Amino acid sequence: MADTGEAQNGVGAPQKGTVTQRAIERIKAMIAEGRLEPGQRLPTERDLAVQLGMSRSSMREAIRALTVLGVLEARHGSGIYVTQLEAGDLLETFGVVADLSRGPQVVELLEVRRVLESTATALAAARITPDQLAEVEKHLTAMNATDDPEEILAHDLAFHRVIAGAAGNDTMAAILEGLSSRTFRARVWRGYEEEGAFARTRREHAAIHRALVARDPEAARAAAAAHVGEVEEWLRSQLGA
Amino acid sequence: MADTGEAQNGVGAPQKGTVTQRAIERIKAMIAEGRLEPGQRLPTERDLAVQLGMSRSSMREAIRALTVLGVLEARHGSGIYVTQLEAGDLLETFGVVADLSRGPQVVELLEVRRVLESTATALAAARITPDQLAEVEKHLTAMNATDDPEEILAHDLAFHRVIAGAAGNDTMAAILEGLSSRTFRARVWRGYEEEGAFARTRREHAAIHRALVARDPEAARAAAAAHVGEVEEWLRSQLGA
DNA sequence: CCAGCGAGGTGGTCGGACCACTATGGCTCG
DNA sequence: CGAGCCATAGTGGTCCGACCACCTCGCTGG
Repeated sequence: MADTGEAQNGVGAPQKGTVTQRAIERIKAMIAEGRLEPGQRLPTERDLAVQLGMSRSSMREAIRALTVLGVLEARHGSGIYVTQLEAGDLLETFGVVADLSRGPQVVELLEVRRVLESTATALAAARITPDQLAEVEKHLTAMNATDDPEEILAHDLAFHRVIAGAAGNDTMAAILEGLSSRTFRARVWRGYEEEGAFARTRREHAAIHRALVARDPEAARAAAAAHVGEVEEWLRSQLGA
Repeated sequence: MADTGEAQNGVGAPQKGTVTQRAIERIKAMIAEGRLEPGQRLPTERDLAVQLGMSRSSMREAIRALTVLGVLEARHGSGIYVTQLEAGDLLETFGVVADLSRGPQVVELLEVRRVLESTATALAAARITPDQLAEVEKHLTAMNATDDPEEILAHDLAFHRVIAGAAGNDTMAAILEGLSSRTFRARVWRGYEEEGAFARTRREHAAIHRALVARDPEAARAAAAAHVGEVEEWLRSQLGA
C-alpha cells in the first residue's frame, strides 16, 4: 500500500516537484557523484525512463533541459553523451542572460565585465605568449584597416577573446565570451558608434596592446577598465536620458 | 538561390536544427524583441504548438528548457509566464556550473569568485547601510557562537550574501550566489575544515567586518581577496598532491 | 581483403488520452 | 442581501504507442 510502486531503487521516493524535475536532479547527481564520466554514453532514453520509473516523454524533457544547460549532448541515431563539462560547455547559457537583459541590468553586466576583463587583461600581460601577442596585433591592425562596423565588431570580439584566452583561466574567458556575445555587443553598439566611438575604441585598444607588449599588468588592468568603463558610462547616461 | 529569405511559414520552413530548438529560439526572440514582456502570460502549450506548427510534445520540451534557464515559469493549472528576467532568475543556472565543475576548474571558479567578491566587498564598504551592517554583524556573531559546521556554513553564506547585496549590483550578487552555492561550498569545505580553518575563517571575517565599519573600500577589497585566496591556495595545493 | 549495403538501434516527432491542479462563476445557505 | 461553498471548464503534467530520420556495425559479395 503506501508504496507508490517505485522502482527497486531505494525507498525514499521524495515525490518532490514534477517527475521531469526529479529526473533532472537524478542525472545531475549521477554526474556529480562520478557515476557518469565526461564523454560517457548514457543508456537510451527508453531505458533511462524505465530505470527512473517514468515515461519516455518526461525523460526526454529532462534530457532536453540538460542539453540546453550544456551538460548533455544528444547525437541523433547514436545516443546521449555527457559533455566534457568544461567551462565552454557549461557557460554557453551565459549568453542567454546577456541577450535577455535590459535597462539597468545591462549596466550591471558591463560592470561585471569591466571587473573581469581588467583582471584578465592584467593576467594576460604577464602570461601572453609571442604567438598570442601576434594574433592580438593581427586583429588590432585588421580592425584599424576597415570601416565596416560588422567587421570591426568581429575583430573587436576576437581581440578580447585572444587576450582572455592568454590569461590562462578558461572559466573566466568563457564568462567574458558570454558577456560579449554577438547580439549583446551589437545591441549596445547600436547608437554608441554614432558618437565617433570608433576612434576612441581604436585608441583604447592600442593602449591595451601597448601594455601587453610592455608586459605591464597594472597598465593593462587600467587600460582595460577604462575601455569597458567608457561604454558603461555612456550607457548609464543613456538610461538617465 | 536567394533562398535564405525564409518567409513567415507555409512551405519555406528554415529547417535548421531540431523543431524544439527552433521553438526555443522563436520564444527567446519574442522576448528579446519585446513582444513578450516580463510577467506576461503566454498562450497555452496547445495554442503555441499550433502557432509554431509543431506537436505539443516538442513545444513542451522547448518550454521546459526555457523554464530551466529561468526565462519562463510554468504554473500548473494556470498557465506559462515570462519571469521578471532579473539577475536572480536568469543566473540560477550558474549554480549548476559550480556543482558540476571539478579539479582545476574549481580553482578557476574560485579565482573568478575572488575577483568579484573582493570588488563587491569594496563597493559594499562605501555603500552599506546601517541596517545591512547590523545584519552582517548578526551573522558574524552567530557564526562565532557555534561549532556546528552546518550552521557555520549557513551563516558564512549569509554573511557574504548580505555584503554582496549591499554592493548594489544585483547581477554580481547573483553570480556570487551561484559561485557559493551550498553544495559547492560543502564540497570544498570537506577536508578544508579539518585543518583548523575555522579559526582562520573567523579572523578573516572579522577583518572584512572591520573594513566595512571603517568604510574603507581598499581594506575591504584586500580582506575579501585574502579570504577567498586562502581557500583557493589550499585547493590548488590539494590538486598537486 | 575491402567496399557496399542492409538491418537494427537510437534520438526526433507526432497525436491522443487521461490526470492534477487552478480559477472562475453561479448557487446555496445563513 | 452577502459570504462562502462547489461544480466546471481550462491549464499544465504525465503517459502511451506509433512512426520517421539518422547512425552504426556487421554481413555479404565482389
